[in-house]
Amino acid sequence: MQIKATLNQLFSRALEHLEIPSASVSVVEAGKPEFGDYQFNGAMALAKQLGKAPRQIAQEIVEALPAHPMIAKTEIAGPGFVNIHLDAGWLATALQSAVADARLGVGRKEEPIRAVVDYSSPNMAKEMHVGHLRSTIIGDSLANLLSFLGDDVIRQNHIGDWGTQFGMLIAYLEELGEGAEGSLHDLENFYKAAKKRFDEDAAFADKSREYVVKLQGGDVRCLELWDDFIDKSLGHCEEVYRKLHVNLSREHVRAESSYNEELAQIVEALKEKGLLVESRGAKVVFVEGDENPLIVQKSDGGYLYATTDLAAIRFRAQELGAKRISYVVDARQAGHFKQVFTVARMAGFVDEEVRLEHVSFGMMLDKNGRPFKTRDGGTVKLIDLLDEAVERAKGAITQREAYSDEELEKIAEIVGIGAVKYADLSIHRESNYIFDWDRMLSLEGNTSLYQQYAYARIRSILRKYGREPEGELRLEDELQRRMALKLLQLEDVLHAAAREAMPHYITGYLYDLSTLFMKFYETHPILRDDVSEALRQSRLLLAQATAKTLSLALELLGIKVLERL
RNA sequence: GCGCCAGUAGCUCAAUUGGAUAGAGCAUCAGACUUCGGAUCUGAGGGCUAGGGGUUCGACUCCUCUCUGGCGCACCA
Repeated sequence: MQIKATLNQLFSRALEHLEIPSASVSVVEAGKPEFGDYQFNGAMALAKQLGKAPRQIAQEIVEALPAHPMIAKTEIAGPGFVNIHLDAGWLATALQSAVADARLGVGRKEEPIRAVVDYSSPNMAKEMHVGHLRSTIIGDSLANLLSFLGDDVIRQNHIGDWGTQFGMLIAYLEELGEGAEGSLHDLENFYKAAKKRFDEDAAFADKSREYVVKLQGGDVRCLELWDDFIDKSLGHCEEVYRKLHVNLSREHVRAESSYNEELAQIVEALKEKGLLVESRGAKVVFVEGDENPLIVQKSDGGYLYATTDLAAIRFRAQELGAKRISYVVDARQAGHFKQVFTVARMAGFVDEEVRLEHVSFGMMLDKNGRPFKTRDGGTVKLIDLLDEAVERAKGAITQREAYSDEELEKIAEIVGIGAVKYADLSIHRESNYIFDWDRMLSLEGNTSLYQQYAYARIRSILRKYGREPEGELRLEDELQRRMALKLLQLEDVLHAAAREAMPHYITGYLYDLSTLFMKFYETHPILRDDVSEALRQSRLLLAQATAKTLSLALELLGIKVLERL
């Protein structure tokens, strides 16, 4: 149910009827309950243009507003606000049909587009570390969301599998000979060991450089070793994705190296467009307003990640036919993407109508506001962080004695991983965020555990009742009216979150919803004997709608729910 | 030096993109249990939205300057 869009349409019609050019019709949720459910604030802005008093304009708009069962009444308040009160009967009916629907009444986009979401993008030379966490979590939820709303989503894991350090790694792999695969188990140490050899042994360093050249020249033996290495490294990433409940697998991998063949063409295309300039021996493209150009080919003839990014962007726009390409990459890359996007458009790799966006996010900081590191200052391995989340979650489960070890493990995994993801998704992605175990595993406040607890409470009631609720949904009071409205706003919230790639809109919504439910739960008994059958059915339906909404929205965020905690 | 981003309650964060009296949680204080799961709920205090100036009916939001912090600035990705 798209409430806002419906209201906007009605107001547009009213403005058309009054022959007012409907410039910026925008109905927003009312700030306070006494102002109704929604408000239209356009009258004040139109006052000057029309030379009339804003309240007068508001009056005319209200009179021209087409009748709709959704609207109970409108009233003009203050300087010219139009307050809109939705009809309780309509809310009840609409919610009743939404609960019965598998998608909770959320439609699919009428004009779906193909959308590419580029996220995670780990470097194959090392193990995944906390620096990959936010991209992976935010990107996955964005992909889930767009897909649910009907877009044709292509996930792209642009893994870093090419570059000079691979010569070193392959040289080391060969040096260890057969049976070296075991040492790949700990990629981090493998990298360190190779680096040590590289720094300490000149002959090994030379051999490494030689291997880079051989690899890039297509030497079969080198490619075999490289393939093997990437395979192992990717296997490690898959383990992380599995633990993180992230929907990325090999089919989504589109590695940097896969664009190798096209890099020369990219430079050639830029040249043909007359964009290419030689500067200090390198081939570059200057972008207006930027002192430094985008370098696409080094003075030694080598290509850079800007070149690869251009090749990828062209592939996505032209081969995949994407109309929206989202890069979920940290904010430090803002300058880079701005240049790449501009050059891609100048070169005609992407049309005007294609939306290119850098879904940027801030850094992950520790409790003291410093970059997140281990005690000795090293990078934190992602796999260790996730394991710790699960361990800590066990401690947060108060009734852990009631479960077998196996059950506890399963619950702790869902709680722990959910906490890590929710903590990330619930803050404005552009800001840096403080990673704090105690807060994210708390049951109080805007946390995953609070939502999971609300869900488990409802499931407990429904389990006890044992049947499917049936009957009429009736909104008895203001609290239930607000719950119904909140539940029906799901689609509006999902659309806003998808449009702006802002998952925290969803978590904020869920928190509102579960706090409303908790209040309802405290004051409205459901299964108690003194509750009439009609009321019981109605309250069961409301609780069920809440549970389904929590479960659906959390699933889009990549977070699971539990029947019991 | 140039550029980008941020600064909101003691702390951690919101504020539907210019709307009415800036909202939550933690912490503090005060309440509610013969519990449909109290791991909850109710209430109170706490703000010159870093600071100045401007734009307009109306500014946390837009423009401008200052201060503070973070990050990026040619051949790494």
